[in-house]
Amino acid sequence: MLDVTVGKSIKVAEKYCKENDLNFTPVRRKVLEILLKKNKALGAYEILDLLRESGFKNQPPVAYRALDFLVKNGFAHKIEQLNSFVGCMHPGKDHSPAFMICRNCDFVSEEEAINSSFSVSKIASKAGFKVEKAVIEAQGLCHSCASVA
Amino acid sequence: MLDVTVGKSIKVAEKYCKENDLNFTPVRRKVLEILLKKNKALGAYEILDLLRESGFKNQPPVAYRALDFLVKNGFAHKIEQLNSFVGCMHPGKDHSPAFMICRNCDFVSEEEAINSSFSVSKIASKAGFKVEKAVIEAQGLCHSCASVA
DNA sequence: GTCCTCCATGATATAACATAACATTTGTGC
DNA sequence: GCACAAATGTTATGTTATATCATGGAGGAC
Repeated sequence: MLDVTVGKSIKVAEKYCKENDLNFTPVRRKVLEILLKKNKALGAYEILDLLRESGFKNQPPVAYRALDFLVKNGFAHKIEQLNSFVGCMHPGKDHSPAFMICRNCDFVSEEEAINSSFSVSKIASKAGFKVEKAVIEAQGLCHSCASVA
Repeated sequence: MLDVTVGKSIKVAEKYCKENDLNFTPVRRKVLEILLKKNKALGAYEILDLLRESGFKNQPPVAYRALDFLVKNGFAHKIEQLNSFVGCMHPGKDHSPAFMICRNCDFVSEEEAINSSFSVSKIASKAGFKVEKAVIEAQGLCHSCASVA
């Protein structure tokens, strides 16, 4: 992601935290910055390595705690199929993300999936189920990998 | 799941394997039976324990291999959010499952989600993405847990 | 100001999930 | 019998995630 865009996203997070009485600490900021800059799905231990390079402590809980915070507050998402994390592309906005994971290049793109989510909720309510969170992840080929293949 | 139903599902799998030249070996059959009987999401190591109780070998690869086979051929599904597995409720049928995971009792119900899947594919193609597989998992409260709460 | 509480972080250890790699067995076609 | 493929046995290790308890630091009550 472009540095300007990263900076903007960080600012959005900062503002949101201020308004909601959340503590946007250095390690949390750094992890978000790492995720946004890399612009791809990163495992907790990869993040940990990058944290160490920036002078932070590098025991697993350091990364997991920061990631918990970011995910809980909507600044990052966990990609369940990869056991890894991405920075949120639409921070601050209430959204229903769906992720497109390229099995070839590992690129992950985040799309708005309000209709899919709605459809899931409908299915759920027919089954007597109350949805709190929906995970939608598609696996396949991104445009550039598909055209090469 | 009722024993009769389990038996029926096993028979469907057996038939499918015969027709498609797949080897429905004892350990594969046993794992499917375990998943169907328990009728809930089980981790690989839980399955492993149950295998041992039935006299099978119990190193991790034993469970993972059988699970790979079952998932690949549509007899079971992996629940990504739980790192665990469930028997398929609609074996043999081509389907687009969505899973409803109760965060209270861990019950997982499998629903047909053809509309949601379609919607995901539409989003994907707008993003230039070719979907090969869609994971749809909702987290929330099942009917009975919701009514107790 | 000091004490208390809350939240975040530091640190150690271990739990839980998953696979690599190679040996052995078993069934099938020739 | 022998070659081959598929499945299983076996050992070891890699990867992901959390429990637990100690320490530190900011802000409020008194």
